[in-house]
Amino acid sequence: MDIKFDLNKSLFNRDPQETPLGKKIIENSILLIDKIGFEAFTFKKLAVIIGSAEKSIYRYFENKHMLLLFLTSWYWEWVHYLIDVNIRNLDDPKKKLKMAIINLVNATSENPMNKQINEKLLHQVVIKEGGKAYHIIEIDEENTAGLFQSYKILVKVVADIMAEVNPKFPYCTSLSSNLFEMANNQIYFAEHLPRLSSLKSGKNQNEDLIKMLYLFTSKILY
Amino acid sequence: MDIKFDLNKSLFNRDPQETPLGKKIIENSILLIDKIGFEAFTFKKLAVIIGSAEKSIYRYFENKHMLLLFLTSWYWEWVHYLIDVNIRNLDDPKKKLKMAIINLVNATSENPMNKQINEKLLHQVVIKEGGKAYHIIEIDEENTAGLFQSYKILVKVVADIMAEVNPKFPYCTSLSSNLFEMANNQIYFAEHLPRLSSLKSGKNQNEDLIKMLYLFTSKILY
DNA sequence: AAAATAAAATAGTATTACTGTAAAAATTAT
DNA sequence: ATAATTTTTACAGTAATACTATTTTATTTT
Repeated sequence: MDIKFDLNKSLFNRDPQETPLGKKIIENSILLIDKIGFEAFTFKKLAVIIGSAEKSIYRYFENKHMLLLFLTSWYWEWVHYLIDVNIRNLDDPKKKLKMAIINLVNATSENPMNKQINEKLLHQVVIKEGGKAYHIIEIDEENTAGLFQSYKILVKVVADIMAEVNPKFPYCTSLSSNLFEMANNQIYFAEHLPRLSSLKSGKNQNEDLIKMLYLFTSKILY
Repeated sequence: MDIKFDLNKSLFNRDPQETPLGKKIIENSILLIDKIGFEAFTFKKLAVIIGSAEKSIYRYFENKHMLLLFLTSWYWEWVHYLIDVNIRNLDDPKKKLKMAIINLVNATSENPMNKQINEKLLHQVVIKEGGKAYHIIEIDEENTAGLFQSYKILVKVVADIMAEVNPKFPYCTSLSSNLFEMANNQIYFAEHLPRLSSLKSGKNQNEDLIKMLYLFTSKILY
């Protein structure tokens, strides 16, 4: 990848961002998970596709769950980075909030910063499979090990902007985490379970979603 | 079960609500999924626990995914039933909305209507594993087959109450589905990823959650 | 009492999720 | 440039998973 993030070292045995094989694993795992779904995804199948050995993938990741956690963490780092860059020049907290929402919805439409990671597809993977990274029986140990840091920090960044907007509002953290969860959920619903969303799948979907999320957030906050 | 719901027939090969073995499967699958998590849960393990044969469980459910879908559907039917009963005498749409929120959070604290299904545990299972029922590669086919009806109908019931409260609000469906998703998510976060929630895990958690959800919803709607 | 259906017992298969070992290739250190 | 080390590949192996099949036994329906 052209852009690297410092992810928690417990996410991997060996950092895939640092070797050609590692990059191939990341690149193709996104493609394959998107194509066949996380349940059917195996290291064997991935190894065949990249012309490598199953064992070689295990040298990078303990198992497919850790790979998914790596991918989602990388994604949240990327969104975090975009938000950071784009609110840097803004002073008005309301404008910052709006910008954060735009970025978390549109993360994928930005000019891609690297060739190895297809952010559009990665976003799709996070939408479809992201929840499986933390809905696991080992949640408490993994959380203690810091494996969800990237997401937690991002949620805090946005919660802090909300607190700037309205210092008296007592539920910034929940409002922030719900913003992220809701954004991805509503995209998924619009496409696959349309009776669960007011959004219409299609051309203006992202615009509509931004509008809706900003309306919800500002109504609650202002 | 003492209370039965008419669930979509494609959810099962044979309705588990109608035989003693079926009831045992339901009862113990909730216990086992809660205990070891959905990933580690297998029909083999369940068969050993209930002293039956793996094949006998397959006579009821095509696979463990269908069983999970059955459990979550049953749960949403149960919440739907509670809401229906408790808003029956109410005229004020705002009061109906409040009651719906109370019921969707407190579904488990009601006096249990049946011995076979432990609603408290079932709620825990829905919170932890429910999303896995629809984050699957087969989503579109299964949706076409009507397997998510129970949830969709429930979301519509609450969306319709919201539309009564404010007929001009254009995002009732998304607000409703987000209400359900958020409720379960925030309970999960409060317990396992506390930095993602403003709720404190503990005694008044449900009260606090109801307060927060009602505040969010009414701020957006009124 | 006979026929039909359900459940249990047992066996079997392809795939999954790994672990182990040894050889070949690539990298790094001297 | 050569040796030492590490990485990757190739191959083998194991226990468990996610089923399917078959036969026997038990239960229910007619």
